[in-house]
Parts: sequence; C-alpha cells; structure tokens
Amino acid sequence: MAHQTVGHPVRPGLPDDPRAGVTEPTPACPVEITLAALHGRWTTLVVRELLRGDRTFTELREALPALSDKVLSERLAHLVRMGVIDRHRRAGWPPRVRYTLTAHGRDLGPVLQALWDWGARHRPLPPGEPGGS
Amino acid sequence: MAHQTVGHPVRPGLPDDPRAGVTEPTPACPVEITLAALHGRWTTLVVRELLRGDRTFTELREALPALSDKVLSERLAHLVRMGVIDRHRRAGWPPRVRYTLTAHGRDLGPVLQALWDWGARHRPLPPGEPGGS
DNA sequence: CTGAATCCCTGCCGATACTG
DNA sequence: CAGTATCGGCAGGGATTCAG
Repeated sequence: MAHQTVGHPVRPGLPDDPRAGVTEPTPACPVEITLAALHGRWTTLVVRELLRGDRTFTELREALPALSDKVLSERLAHLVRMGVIDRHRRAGWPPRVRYTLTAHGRDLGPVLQALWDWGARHRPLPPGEPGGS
Repeated sequence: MAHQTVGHPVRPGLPDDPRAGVTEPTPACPVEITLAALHGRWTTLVVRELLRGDRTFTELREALPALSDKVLSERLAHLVRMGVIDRHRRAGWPPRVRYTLTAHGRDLGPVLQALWDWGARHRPLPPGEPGGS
C-alpha cells in the first residue's frame, strides 16, 4: 500500500510543508510514514496489545491465537525497525523476550483512536448506503 | 491489509465496545473499517485532492500524473462503495463526471491529519534510530 | 521459548489496448 | 471524456518445518 499528504487543505494554517503537495506515493510523506508503520495484517492488533502493557512473544500468541509464529515474528521485527516497539532480551534459560512500546509507539494511541472513531461513526454500508452527501 | 480495535486501552472510559477485544482482523472493527476505506496505493492522495475541492476524472489524472487510468478508476469506485465520495454525472457530450466528498469523506480530514502528525514527528530512522524507549 | 527458512498461493498494481 | 478488459510481475501472508 502507499499513501500520502493531506493536512495542508485540512489545516490551511499549517506550515507550508512541501510534502503536502506531492503528486505520488513517496516514503517522505508523513501520512505514508505512519501507514507504513501500521502496514500489514495484524499490525494494529499487535500494537493494541502492547498499548495494554508489555508482552512476551508467547503472551502475544495467546492474545491473538489465529496469528502464526512467522507473521508475529515479522510484525514485531517490522515494528522494531519502525521505532514503534523495543525488544528486551533476558539472559538465562528459557529465553525470555519482552516487547514494549517506545515513546513513538505510545504516540500511536491517538492515531488509532482517530481511526477507531471514524470507523465507529461510519455505517459499513449494509448494503446500499451511499454515505451522506 | 487488515487491522483492528484499540481505543479501549487508550480511553479506559470508552463504552465497553466488544469490538475493542477482538482477537483477529475482522471487518467489524472500526479501525479495520477506516483502514479499509483508505486501503490501496494512491487512495489517500485521491482523498487529499478531493479535500481541496471536487474534481473530474481528468483533473485528478492531471493532479496525479503517475496514476494510471485503471487504478484511478478502481480507487474512485472503491471510495464510492465505502461512502467516502459521490459520483455526479452530467448529461450531454462530452461526458462530465464530478467527484465530491460525502459528509463521511470530509470527516476523514482529522484522520489524515492524525496520520500526518505522527509521521511528521517521527524520524524515519536515517538509519539506526530505535525510537525513544 | 523465540524465532528463522522455505513453499506456495493469492491479490495488488502497472502497462497496454479498447469502448460508450 | 471517462472509463473497462486483459495480462503479467511481485510482494504479502499462511502452513509447515527447522534452529539458537
């Protein structure tokens, strides 16, 4: 997926960020950056679990039973690369790894809230409902 | 892409919406609904253009030159189905079609703003910046 | 326990060509 | 002008298996 700008039109008083005028999906756009962080199936659910508190790999698997090891592993690595979560290894046996949100990760709370709010207000067309115009 | 809930943990005072506890990516989750509406490459850029005012097919192509006819057509049909935009045909020749945001579509402004804000605050790891924890 | 490697299948998106 | 039809490449993600 790829996305972009917006913001300038929504807030005419915004700083004249040149990224608000891009004409193609570029990774430099802030909207792209955020959607890239949340990209992938299960990603928002993993973030939600971590918003409730730090978790181990197994705890996440138990919270999301239908999520496979491979995909969970991928999602966690992705979120670490995106600076959303941190990975903490505890020495000894058995290996224990805890995942916690970074400061940036915690800042995703309001973003997910905005996504929730719009979806909650929106009727998912049951079927044949235009919208409201 | 697929996503989910959140909201309950972010706002402990939220109504006890059962959707806040789903354990897999279901279309019933509000977060899923919103991400489904914005799903697909170019989608947010098309919405941004329409937030600036209504547009015709050709005007959108000119605003987003790298976007192909086929994909633009797909995105517009998708956004209509999602209740985000309306399609207005004007009789006569040549055919003129204007696309405008619905009320729900205009409500996406704050959502895109939230996405913009997080991405703008976040350093896209240039490379090698964990996050903040 | 916490993953990584592999296989395969599906769905997206771009390019090109064609129609009302 | 405003699309649709078709094709092909590639990345995403699920199941299974293997490793530190």
